[in-house]
Amino acid sequence: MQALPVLQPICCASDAPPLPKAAAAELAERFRALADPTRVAIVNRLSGADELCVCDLTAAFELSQPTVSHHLKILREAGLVEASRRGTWSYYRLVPEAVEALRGTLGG
Amino acid sequence: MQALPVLQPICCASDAPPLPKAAAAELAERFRALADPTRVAIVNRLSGADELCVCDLTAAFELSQPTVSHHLKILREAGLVEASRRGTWSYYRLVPEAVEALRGTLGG
DNA sequence: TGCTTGCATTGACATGCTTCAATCTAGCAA
DNA sequence: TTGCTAGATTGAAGCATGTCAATGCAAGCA
Repeated sequence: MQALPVLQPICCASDAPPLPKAAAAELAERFRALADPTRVAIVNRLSGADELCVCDLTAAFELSQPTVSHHLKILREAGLVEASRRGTWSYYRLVPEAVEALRGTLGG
Repeated sequence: MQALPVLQPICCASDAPPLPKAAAAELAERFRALADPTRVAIVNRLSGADELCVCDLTAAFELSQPTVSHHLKILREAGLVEASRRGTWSYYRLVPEAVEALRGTLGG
């Protein structure tokens, strides 16, 4: 999430400078992380709690555990979420700076 | 773009309320409109100009005209962009409120 | 009337995505 | 050790998406 000056209105604000190809691809990749209802809901849930284990999320979404794990991986790779194992459990939490950075790309 | 109180941090801000299923789906649909490098680049180009015709965009992206037309349709259906025909040309422009609304869903 | 230009639509193909069952790996407790 | 539980990974099926060639359509010009 660090390669772009994302806190600048680099994409979609009025009079933003033309985006190089790689930057557009990187931005699209981050938006794609939120391009699924389950992942939006996961991020939303995490924003309302300090952290949640996978079991909580699996219970919340009527989806199989592998499916939830898959979505969490995508969010992790996008940098929007981070995990830490404690014992048998994996706890996921939001990365507020990443959300804020993505927000910044939309202007303001 | 009007069905959600999108200027509120309904999705991804700290302590946002739990999202109903339909709201998550609607949000995901809007993010999906930006989940492609070409569409990010189109929105970016439009943010730097009052309006552009399809021919300008087709020339800018090394893609076939039908492909550009396809992406513009997706952006139009997401409400991020609007078109008007004048003569033989279709001119596209950004809908800044829509971008700002999407931005609002990411908190702030 | 025809011809050309700008754009939208259709159809087809290849790729990618979402999902789950099955399997695998760690950690914990007998 | 054995067994159990929480998650991650793999493989496969079905659906969605990005792309282009071909076609359609409307506006302008001859």
